Amino acid sequence: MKFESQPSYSLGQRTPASREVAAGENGGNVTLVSQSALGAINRGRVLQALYDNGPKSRADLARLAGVNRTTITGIVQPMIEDQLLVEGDASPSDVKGGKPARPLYFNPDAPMLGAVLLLPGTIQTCLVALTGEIKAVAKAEFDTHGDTEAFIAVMTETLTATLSQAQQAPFGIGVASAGMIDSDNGTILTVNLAPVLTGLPLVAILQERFSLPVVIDHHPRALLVGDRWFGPGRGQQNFAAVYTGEVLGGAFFIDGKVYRGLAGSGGELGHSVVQIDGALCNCGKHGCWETVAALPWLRKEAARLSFPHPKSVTCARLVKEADEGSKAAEELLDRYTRNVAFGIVNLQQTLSLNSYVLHGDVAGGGLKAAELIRQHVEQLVVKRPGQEISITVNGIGEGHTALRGAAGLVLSSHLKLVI
Amino acid sequence: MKFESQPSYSLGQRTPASREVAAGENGGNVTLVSQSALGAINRGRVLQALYDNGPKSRADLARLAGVNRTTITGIVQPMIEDQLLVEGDASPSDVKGGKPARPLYFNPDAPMLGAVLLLPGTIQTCLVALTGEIKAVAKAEFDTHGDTEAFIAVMTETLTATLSQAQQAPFGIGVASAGMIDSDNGTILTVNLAPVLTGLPLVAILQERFSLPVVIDHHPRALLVGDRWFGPGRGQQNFAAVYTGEVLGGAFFIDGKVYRGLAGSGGELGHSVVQIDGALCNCGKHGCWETVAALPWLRKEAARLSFPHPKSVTCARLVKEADEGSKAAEELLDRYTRNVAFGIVNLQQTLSLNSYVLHGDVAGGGLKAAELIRQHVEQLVVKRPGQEISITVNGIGEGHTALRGAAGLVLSSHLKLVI
DNA sequence: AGCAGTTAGTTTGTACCTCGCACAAACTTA
DNA sequence: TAAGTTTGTGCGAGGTACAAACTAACTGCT
Repeated sequence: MKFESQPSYSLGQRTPASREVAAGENGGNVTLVSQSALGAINRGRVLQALYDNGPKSRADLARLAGVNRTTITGIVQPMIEDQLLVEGDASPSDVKGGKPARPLYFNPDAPMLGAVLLLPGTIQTCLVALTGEIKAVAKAEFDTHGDTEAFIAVMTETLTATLSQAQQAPFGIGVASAGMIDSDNGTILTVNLAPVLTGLPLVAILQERFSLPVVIDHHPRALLVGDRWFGPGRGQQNFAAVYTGEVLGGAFFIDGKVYRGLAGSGGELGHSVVQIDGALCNCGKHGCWETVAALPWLRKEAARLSFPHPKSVTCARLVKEADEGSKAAEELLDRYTRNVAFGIVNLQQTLSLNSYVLHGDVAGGGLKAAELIRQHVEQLVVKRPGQEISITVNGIGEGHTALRGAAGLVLSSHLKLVI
Repeated sequence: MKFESQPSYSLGQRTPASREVAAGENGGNVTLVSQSALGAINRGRVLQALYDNGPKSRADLARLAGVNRTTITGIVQPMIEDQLLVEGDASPSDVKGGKPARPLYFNPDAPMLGAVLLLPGTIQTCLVALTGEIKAVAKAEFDTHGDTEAFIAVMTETLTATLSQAQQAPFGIGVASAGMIDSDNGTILTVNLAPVLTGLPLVAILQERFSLPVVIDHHPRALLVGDRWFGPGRGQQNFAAVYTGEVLGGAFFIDGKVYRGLAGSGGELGHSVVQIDGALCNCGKHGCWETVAALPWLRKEAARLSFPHPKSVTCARLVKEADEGSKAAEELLDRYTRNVAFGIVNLQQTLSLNSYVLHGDVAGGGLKAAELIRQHVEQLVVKRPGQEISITVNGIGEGHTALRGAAGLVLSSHLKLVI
């Protein structure tokens, strides 16, 4: 039998994506799953189940994952011997009768994770235990327009101060950075407010200095991971993290995986258009979401409406003043949250993740801001029957979530939940 | 007695609800990969590689997937014995020397796939061979405001006429439908222009009448699958299909998987907001993308600009008139494509898929429309270094892509590329 | 106290999958 | 005709998950 040659459909120029190359050293786009990979995958999933559900016995895990108890034993036994997991005291089972279960959880004395939060002008570093506790926090400032070598020196010094407090070598270092990040190649592409960082191959630098695995990703994605591992996103399979403040950004957790576009792109929500030919944005375009839902807009409106101290207006302040009876604050808060809602609406129409965790300025507005945004979203979205949209704010301090997220990045890459 | 005679890679004889069952069997959110699942996954990936790359020898497939040749032999041998695949004539290898390779491909005489395209007022059915050929097309009309029983009768009759022409029972039936679809439960939620379909559990109905696996999804997602299996999306890992016409819609192929939100939601791009407090939309909200980039807008603008026969204006007509020298057509075409571009820009800012396949009205505008849209998108998007955005139109007739996509839905759901 | 019943965790054997090695088959080149 | 090369196929090794059977530990009933 002869086969006719397949029609080639390469109409558009198919740019060879670095990611496809990474997916296989082979030219093709298929990758079969090998036997050993399967083991790694399942080990990772068991660990993730432990994270998501807290201490659990082998039998519980087996039920949770729908697998045989012996499988779980086989997976966790080496980890216990490796002192990554520890067996807790036998807790009386809630059902009557039977041998009491021995809950398993992460060893508090297991190696920790190094975490770095890099924002324009400041470096924060810490150690994060596998249980989520934050230790050995250090902080430093750097000249945003200064010398690269000087920055690297400050970074190294701060990180060393933190890492030296660990009793054992950490599993790795996770970096969360503002700006545009190429997470595939581990470089900072641009940070608007800190030109010194432009083009910096930070992963390579840190890897060399500390001889540890290093992972970098942009700030919203670290928030997402922080939410997923230790925050409101724990155990969820689909949700988005949305950051509002001087700029707007987002990141998505889709079908149990962190979404990363090519070279770690995606989630640049601030420059999606919500007002064709609207106000001029920093980016040079018009009508970006950022022109109506970020802090600069809020300050401008506050000034226009003759608020006192318009430069220092925040969502938290508006909520407070509204609660104290200020009609003007109430109205501005309503408009602000409505504008924020539009970005979430567009996300909802696109991906239907149904669950959104807010960070940054609007998170400062607490439950009230979240509820206002939820109401606006509900009004503005085309709802499907039975669909419920949840908007939450992450109550923990901003830096903490980002740092934990940075640590979580290492964890994720270490656990190889790629598949 | 055991019923294990079915080969485990079988395309047929699997309930389309397997996804629900798999997800709902255990209360938890973790699922480990079992040994047999691994086999199924790899079998599916080999088949997908065959689809993506055309006839290939075992050795080629092994290289493509980066696995051992023996692994491929083990996978394809049962399929050849089952007459799903056939071995082609030994083709002289392009390299010099060596035993000539025997290319493998889908057996043209293997069971086919039933496909249904359901648009307001019309039913199209056909058989699709595994090689993509369309056969036994049938068409019928139905009363959009009529009786449910009458619709089911027409549907059954049309589908029977098509399916009866198959020599063997097809692997299953794929349905692509306009409107809002719950693909998990196999029901049509609403179709604005065909109230008779509201709430119809079509999958259950067809499953009962034809005793075959049935899958349903909404129209844009079928276009996406059609693009992926047989069109410009072939072999790609990330792209979006965008439909424009009376309404707007989209669907996404992300990391080698069709994106489906809960209950098959997602991709309702038409009602994302591009103009806060803009024109009133059919959905009751304001400033939806649909109010500026769908055909009703184009007709209204044509009328406002005193075009002749404004009711019949389309992208294809604008391109033709612009090519003939009409400045007015050129200008309107430019504004139309710019408005279409905004939706793609927002998608790009959100997911960075970098590749977009256009369908529907703008696809009628051919390469010129695609190029105009690409230029607008390039201007309106915040580009990352090295990022290239590709916009293509699917040149094949609209119905054909949707029908092939509907068939591809069956294929996808039974190849279990879930992981 | 003693026994049945229940649940947790382990031991043992089995089935399945991929891989590396060796080998036959088939073709090209010198 | 011999050497070299590539394809495709047995066969055993190594790794993984599963099922059955077993021990351990606890509850409840007699």
